Amino acid sequence: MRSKKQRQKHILRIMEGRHFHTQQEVAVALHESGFDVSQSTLSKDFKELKMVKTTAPDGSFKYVLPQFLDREIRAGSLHREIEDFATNVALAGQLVVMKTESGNASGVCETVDQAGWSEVVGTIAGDNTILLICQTDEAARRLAERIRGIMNGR
Amino acid sequence: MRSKKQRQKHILRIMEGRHFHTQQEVAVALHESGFDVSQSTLSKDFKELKMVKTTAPDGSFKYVLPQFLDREIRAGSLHREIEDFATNVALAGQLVVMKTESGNASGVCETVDQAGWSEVVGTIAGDNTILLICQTDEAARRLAERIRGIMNGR
DNA sequence: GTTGAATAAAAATTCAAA
DNA sequence: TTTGAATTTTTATTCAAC
Repeated sequence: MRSKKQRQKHILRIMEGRHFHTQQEVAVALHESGFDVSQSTLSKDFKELKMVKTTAPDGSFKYVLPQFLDREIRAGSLHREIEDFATNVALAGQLVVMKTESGNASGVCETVDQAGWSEVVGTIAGDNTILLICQTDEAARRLAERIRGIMNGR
Repeated sequence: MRSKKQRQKHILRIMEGRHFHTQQEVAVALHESGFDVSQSTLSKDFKELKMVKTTAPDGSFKYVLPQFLDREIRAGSLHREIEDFATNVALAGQLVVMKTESGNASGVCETVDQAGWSEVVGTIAGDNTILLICQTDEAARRLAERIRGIMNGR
């Protein structure tokens, strides 16, 4: 049975264990497993599988499934956003007040939301101010410290 | 000041608000903001920013920052892995025992690890069996139910 | 609906210049 | 180190066949 379904399953299998830089590389590996497939079809498979091309730490490209987009890469990207746009962090009880460059609060706020930090129970963004609401004063302190760490490049 | 740093900040800014399908599209938008930049340079910028090309729900491609790779897409991809390879789930006190197609336990296990489910405190994978260790029997029950839901396509 | 050959389109790299 | 023109490489689409 060499259905599309089977082939795509096999793509998932081989791409767990190995890194591939191009679709052509994958085509070759599939060929070795008895799946003859053109780059054209592979491009369609990758689209259906929502495969993502990402930059490895060494600067090369590799394809991964979205759930394997490294935490590190996500974190690094998040850090850069905060480094670039956050200008100040202040504590006010259970609230953390972030200042950003004018017009960038909502962008930074979205990023903070995506981060999924456990201290944060809610956020509001204005033009250059973000309010991060925490459960407790202690949580707010931890959060503020975390953000300061990022702003100071770690 | 039109340094690379400035340009990359501006890329982050405009890409928060809008979806771009190609680097060329971004180049045009940048041009309108007074940043003249070639596709060549943009390709290098995207690499440094670790920008990722992803498939939108409507089937088109768009570039996003890694932290914005939709939860939905990550979840969908994770679901497919489990649908494709998991064959059975059983409860044993605080343990959940997953069976997979032969040879695929470690792949599925990695995916489960990436999912970051709060019930799971530890995992071990053999060849076709995964042990998911939970804090309590109750947590294990919830987890098993969750996995069964995914296996049944929902 | 699925496929691949041919093609178009897009992206990555090279390299020379600044 | 940064840049872009030219080029190569890779990827997406088209289209005809199945």
